[in-house]
Amino acid sequence: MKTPNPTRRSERSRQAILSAAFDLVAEIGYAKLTVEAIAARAGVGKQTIYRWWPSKGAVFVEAVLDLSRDERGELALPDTGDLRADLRGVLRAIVDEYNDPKLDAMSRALSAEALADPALNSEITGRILGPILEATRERLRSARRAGQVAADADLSVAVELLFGPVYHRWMLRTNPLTHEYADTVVEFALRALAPTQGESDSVSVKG
Amino acid sequence: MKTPNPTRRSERSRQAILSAAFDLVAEIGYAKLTVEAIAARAGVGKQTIYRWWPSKGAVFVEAVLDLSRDERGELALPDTGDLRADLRGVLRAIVDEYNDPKLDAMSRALSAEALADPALNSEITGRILGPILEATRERLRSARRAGQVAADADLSVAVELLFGPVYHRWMLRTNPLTHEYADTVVEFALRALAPTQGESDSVSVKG
Amino acid sequence: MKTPNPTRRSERSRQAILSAAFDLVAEIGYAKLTVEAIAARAGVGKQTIYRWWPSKGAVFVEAVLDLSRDERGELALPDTGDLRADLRGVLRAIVDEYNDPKLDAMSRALSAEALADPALNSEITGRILGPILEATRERLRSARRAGQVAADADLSVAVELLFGPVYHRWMLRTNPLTHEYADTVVEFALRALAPTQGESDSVSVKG
Amino acid sequence: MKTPNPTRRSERSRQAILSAAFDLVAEIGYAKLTVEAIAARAGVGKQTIYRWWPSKGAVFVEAVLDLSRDERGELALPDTGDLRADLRGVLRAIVDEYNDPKLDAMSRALSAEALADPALNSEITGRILGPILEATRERLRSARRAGQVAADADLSVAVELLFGPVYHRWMLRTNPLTHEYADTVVEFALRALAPTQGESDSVSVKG
DNA sequence: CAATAAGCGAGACGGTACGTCCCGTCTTGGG
DNA sequence: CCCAAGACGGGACGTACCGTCTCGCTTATTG
Repeated sequence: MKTPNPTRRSERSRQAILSAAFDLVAEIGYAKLTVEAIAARAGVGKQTIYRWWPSKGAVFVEAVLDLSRDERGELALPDTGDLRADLRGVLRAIVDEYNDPKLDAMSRALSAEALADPALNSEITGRILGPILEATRERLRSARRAGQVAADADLSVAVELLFGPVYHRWMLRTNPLTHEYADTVVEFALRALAPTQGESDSVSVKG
Repeated sequence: MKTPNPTRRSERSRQAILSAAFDLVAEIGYAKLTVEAIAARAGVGKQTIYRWWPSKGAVFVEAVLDLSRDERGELALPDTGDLRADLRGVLRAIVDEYNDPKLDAMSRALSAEALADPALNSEITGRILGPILEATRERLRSARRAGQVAADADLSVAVELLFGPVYHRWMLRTNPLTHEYADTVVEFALRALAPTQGESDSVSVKG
Repeated sequence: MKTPNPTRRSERSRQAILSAAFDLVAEIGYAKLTVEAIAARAGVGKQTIYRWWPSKGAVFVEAVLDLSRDERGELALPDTGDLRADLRGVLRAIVDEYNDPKLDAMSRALSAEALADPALNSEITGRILGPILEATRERLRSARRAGQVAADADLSVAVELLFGPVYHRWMLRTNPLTHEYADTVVEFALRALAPTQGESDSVSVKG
Repeated sequence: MKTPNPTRRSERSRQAILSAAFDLVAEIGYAKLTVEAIAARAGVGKQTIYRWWPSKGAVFVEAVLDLSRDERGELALPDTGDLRADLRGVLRAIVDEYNDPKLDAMSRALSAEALADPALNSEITGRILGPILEATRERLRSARRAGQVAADADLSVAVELLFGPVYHRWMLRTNPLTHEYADTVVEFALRALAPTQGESDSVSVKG
């Protein structure tokens, strides 16, 4: 196992490889993506790919991460004080992403890759999903401080209560993903997370 | 494209292929499964596989469906009258399945296949997941009649409120799947689905 | 080994198979001829072919024989008394056949088949070439009686002296096959076969 | 159609492929030779064969050519002055080769290949047969200068007069190929080629 | 400031599996 | 019992990619 020296690495090649991979997935789909095609498209030797990435999946994940780096930077949910509205905003945004054919296809490709390769899975969930989940958790924490959420609520589960249903419906295509659906999920979640009677009778959810 | 005549089909070969595929996935994993290996193991020509299935994924899905045909027959959740207990039973059972390495691997393989091929997806969800979801929906319907669930609750969403979080956590490996977790999800769901104050004051959830 | 009963044989199928084979060779060439294609073209089950012929080569040979049956019937060289003219006639006719692209291709196919399969070889040489060689030998025998050919000449070799050069040139494509060439070969052969001085001084070849 | 770069070609693989092909033909016969078997025997990927040769026939022909490269180098018939003896030597040698089962099989394989593929045909005749024919023609030219052969004899035809009959008999297996037969053919040829009466009365064929 | 060592493009290599074609056998149903 | 139809186990085809391995060719320190 030789560990190449990263200081010598060609940034030009790295960029060419990542965008070649990204474009090819858009054109032919992730399933038909090959390392040889990436190399050819990028004008790069295959060895240069194998030197820096362990698999085509890793290249693709990095491509996605790289191209969405800026957006996700310091992701934070807006905190308008209106928890219901803020959560609706997140879920509706996610529903919108899943309804974009390009993003849908890419997300499914990433998910399939994550299913097969645990290492890629943690990469993906850690760097793409992670920040969103964390930001939502943070928003719920703030709401809990404001007494809008039960004091003993497990926020990790709370987050899954919001994203789980949407993810489930998207993955299994059981029913259409609409804004109305997103709102319904938020409504259920708010009820589930609401402080118990008497815990805080002076503060309403809408507060 | 010539469509072969199914009346002449060899049932013996079909069975051999399906169980070869199933066994091979158990032994070497879905990712390393090949059509050639299935054919060799089944003592069958490759053409016989390609004649009846479009891909190795389709073979595997049919293998799973075929071998689980009897079990899922007329699936119905127990209805003890105790909704909390009944739902805990379902979610804990699912958590147990996902914690079995064999079943876990197989489920991930099926999910990956479903992601890549919408046709297989509906086959899978329709014949494996569908019955479970429907049975749970039926149990909730019964609970709604008993006044334990809000009269206006959308049961399709309710089901996703239960399964979504578990599925999310399993797929993304964000946290361990435990019975305790299952119970927490049930608790949240029951609160979310609970009849609104005054809707029915003579009936408690615990019934 | 089952020996089918020839009395039950379908003459209609036999004819269909032979002409399908013949036509297919004309269309796609002998090398690409397949039993399945013959069966499909003839509207016949593959088994019907395998029941009556041992190989596709055998079918083709029989096809050629069958379609040229009449011509070769009781083949005999003309005996005008002019040996030179008669032999030129045969060789020129052969040269003409080899110069016909259709017949050329077919002859090469037959030769290739004969090279690979001794059984077909004797079939071919016995039933196609044989009669021609025998007729020529007969003509030479007549000439020998007339004193135009040396009394001790081995006529089997004599025949090869005539056909060998033409065959050699055709097979190896070393030089073009022309009537002039045929005549030259005849000339050489006549000299080679001429009676030795004094053996018969009153009879000339041209006689 | 990408044409590979010959400078990067592996000579080791080339040699392994050629001798594997040669050995396999000797062991199982040309008809049963497969590209896969050659690759396996040579310890080579199939693609390496397809990269450099268009067909198994081409591999075999090159194998034969390569292994007989040295022998045929500057082929020249012995010129003892005794034309009859020299020609008998050539034809007897050829008869011997055809009577060696190994060489017989190989020659038939080459002939079949040459029949099906004109490109290979010229390769074969040009590099294997060509030199022999040319050497014989040269010997006859020398004999013509010595007055043992008619001045106006077409030596290309003369050569075919010698080899044609032998080739004919070998290809068609009409009669056994013996030294006696070779001698007979030489005898006929010498008579055919002999100078006409009076053309040169001071020189006999026997020299 | 040469020497030298790394990354690089290119692409040949040994391999594995693909999906197709055809082989020769076997089975079914019809005449 | 022959026939048409065609499914079957099997073997080879020629192709696509895999991941590894040289090749020369830049390029960027470093003795």
